[in-house]
Amino acid sequence: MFLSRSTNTLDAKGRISVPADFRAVVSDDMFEGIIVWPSFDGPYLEGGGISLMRDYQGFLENMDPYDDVRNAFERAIFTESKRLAFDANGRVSLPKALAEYANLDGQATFIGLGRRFEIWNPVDYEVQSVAARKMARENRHQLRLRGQPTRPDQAESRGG
Amino acid sequence: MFLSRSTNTLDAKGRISVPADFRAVVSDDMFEGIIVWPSFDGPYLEGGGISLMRDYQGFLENMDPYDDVRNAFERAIFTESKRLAFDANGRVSLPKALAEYANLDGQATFIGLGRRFEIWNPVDYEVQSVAARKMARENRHQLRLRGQPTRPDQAESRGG
DNA sequence: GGGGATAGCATGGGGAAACATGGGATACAA
DNA sequence: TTGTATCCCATGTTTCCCCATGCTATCCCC
Repeated sequence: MFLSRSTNTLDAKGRISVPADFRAVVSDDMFEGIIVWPSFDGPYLEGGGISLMRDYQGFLENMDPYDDVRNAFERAIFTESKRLAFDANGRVSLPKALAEYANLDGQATFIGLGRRFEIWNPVDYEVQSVAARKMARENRHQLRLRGQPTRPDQAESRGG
Repeated sequence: MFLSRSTNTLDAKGRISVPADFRAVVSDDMFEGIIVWPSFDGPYLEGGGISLMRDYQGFLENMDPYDDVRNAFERAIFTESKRLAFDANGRVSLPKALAEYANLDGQATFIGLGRRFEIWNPVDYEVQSVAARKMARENRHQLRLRGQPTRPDQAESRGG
């Protein structure tokens, strides 16, 4: 699961180190690398492992094959996605078009969002981050986990 | 389940022992360590095992994927979380940014809260603690357990 | 019940591996 | 040939892995 945030350097050759945490997340996938596409919700990139693509594929295949929305999703996600393989040091080469789409220049911020991640211009993201924390705080009462409060057959009963 | 309170040393390298009780709680998780993030409700840290994150993930995935509140929670929790693995002695390295956020210096107090825990500056927590006990006392009549009275054949007898 | 042995816990420090990054060499395409 | 993409190597920094130590709670034997 993708967690945490970190800002890395996008060098003159268009290379950027994928945070080690993120590499660990996709290390079980067949493909040693990440999939990245321009978000259709703003000037940033979205990404994940190849298994995320399979999840999207599974979801879309349950829709009507000629449904316009399905078509739109397929074009917006699959068609625009790039498969970026890690080099020996855990970097990827980010195509210019993607870097330009997200206004990346010199630095880029990877943010973990569980199943996927996003890549932002660090300054742009800082604005998002502040707004998000404010909104999260204002709506914190909605954040209620349900289900079994405790599962007595699990860890907590272990003597230690 | 995370219970009790204990204060441990945050050493010069940024390491701190996670209380043994807490380690036992997460010992059934795949990931041998804890997840910690800055609370969006005050200058302290929140944490739990990887399974807590999965619970949050399950909760959030039931919301509209591009809902602003969902987005805010994802950014406030997942993005700000760090995955801290235990070393051989049960310690974690607490990133500087997190320690600074919670005003931690030399000592930190872990407080168990059932499914989650918090990490506080010991002095700050003392203030909270007094206020919390007062409020608990004033509202003690609301503390009503429902359901089965007691099941002596379960967790509490499994000590070991 | 007392006293010693033992295992787990919290903490300190040194060294090795991993990480992020830069630069050069090589291969391929325009 | 020039531009571009990929691979390989070098390097400073950070992290984390391993060892050592004192303390405490527990157990066991007497």
